[in-house]
Amino acid sequence: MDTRSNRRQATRTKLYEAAVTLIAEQGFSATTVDEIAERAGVAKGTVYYNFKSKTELFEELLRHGVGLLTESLRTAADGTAARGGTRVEALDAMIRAGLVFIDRYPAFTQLYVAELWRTNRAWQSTLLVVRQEAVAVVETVLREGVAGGELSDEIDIPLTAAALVGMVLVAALDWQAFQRERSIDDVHAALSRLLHGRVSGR
Amino acid sequence: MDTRSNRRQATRTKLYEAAVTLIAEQGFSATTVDEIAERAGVAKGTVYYNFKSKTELFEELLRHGVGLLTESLRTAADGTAARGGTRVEALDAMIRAGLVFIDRYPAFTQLYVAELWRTNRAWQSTLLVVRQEAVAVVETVLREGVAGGELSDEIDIPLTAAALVGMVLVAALDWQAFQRERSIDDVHAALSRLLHGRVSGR
DNA sequence: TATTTTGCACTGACCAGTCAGTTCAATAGG
DNA sequence: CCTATTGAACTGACTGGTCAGTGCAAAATA
Repeated sequence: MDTRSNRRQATRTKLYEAAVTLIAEQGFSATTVDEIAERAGVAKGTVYYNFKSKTELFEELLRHGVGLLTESLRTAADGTAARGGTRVEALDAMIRAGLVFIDRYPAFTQLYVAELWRTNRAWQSTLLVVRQEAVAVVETVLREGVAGGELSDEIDIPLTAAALVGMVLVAALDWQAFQRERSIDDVHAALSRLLHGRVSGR
Repeated sequence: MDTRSNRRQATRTKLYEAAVTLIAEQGFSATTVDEIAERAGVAKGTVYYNFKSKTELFEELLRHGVGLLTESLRTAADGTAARGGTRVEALDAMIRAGLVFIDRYPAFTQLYVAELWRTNRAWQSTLLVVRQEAVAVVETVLREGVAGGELSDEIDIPLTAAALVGMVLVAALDWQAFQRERSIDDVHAALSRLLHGRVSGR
């Protein structure tokens, strides 16, 4: 059967799950391969049977995680478009999707933010690619909104996209770390209000 | 006389500067005390003469850096108030001050963001205190704006403050890391536009 | 003189990566 | 069916190297 490859895949997944939590908590260098193996319930040798090195395990983990995020953002945007929604509604849906993602994978988000702006690290190029994928989804929606006259043509698309992503990322991490009692709807409402410019004025 | 403590202070500052760059690039655990000493142009023994441990050096560095940031935000807010400006103008001035700070101390910002949401680390409690100081400055201005009727009383102050800080932080880091060619005015304009709700509509 | 810095050797803990050996599901042969 | 064989998957003790922190005598600085 393909019980073989199923088994391998299961082992890899266990390793991802163990690594993401530990690295989010402690950072890459402070996390030992022994710890990862132990938490995954696997021998150290198995880590090296499945991955070339500690760094490679981490890079694959990054690719895997950002893949999930990008997919979920895109689904949100496409879904809105299919229902004939506006571009602003699409942005709102993407904020929601981002929050849901972070709620489900808080450790991954933490780790991603912690590593994203570091320079001179082995996985720098991987991160660059992977970041661009995610930001591009937002940029596309902004561009469509400007083209359709729904958004001001004076906005700076790359900078605005980065700011929006940052707003969601940081607000969500803060929510997870310091304001756990809030519901996802509270957070969504606060961010949505900023997006719609309903902060100043009453 | 006073030259004594000046000399010590100068050594400490050299160590802060060396450590902040290295730790921002590589992370805390991947940075060795030997490297820090070498980059500061100081003997390893001097590090331990001035700081109890590597961790203590790092914690003092955090306190020092966030102190500078908080002070600069507060100055911006107070300056606006003194000139009789509105609260929205104060927020705008704080965005500017944040950008100037990050432009001057990019390494510190990077390191702060990388560590802020980690749990289970030695300096977690230091960070919590230090974060609250910075966010509190923003919250105060928001609260005053709501009280004066200038901002909607429906905004969620803690969440909005976190989102604003995040927006600035991430946009600025992205600017430094991926969009270096942009001027500080470009970045400020993009963020200001979001704050004023001048994104949707034309 | 008192404080601060230097230079350097040393220790003990820790850790990434290796490798010889074990387990076991799948398959082939009788 | 049942047993033997194969090789992918996994194991964990071991190695070579790294690094935080120490100790201390000598030198520089004020």
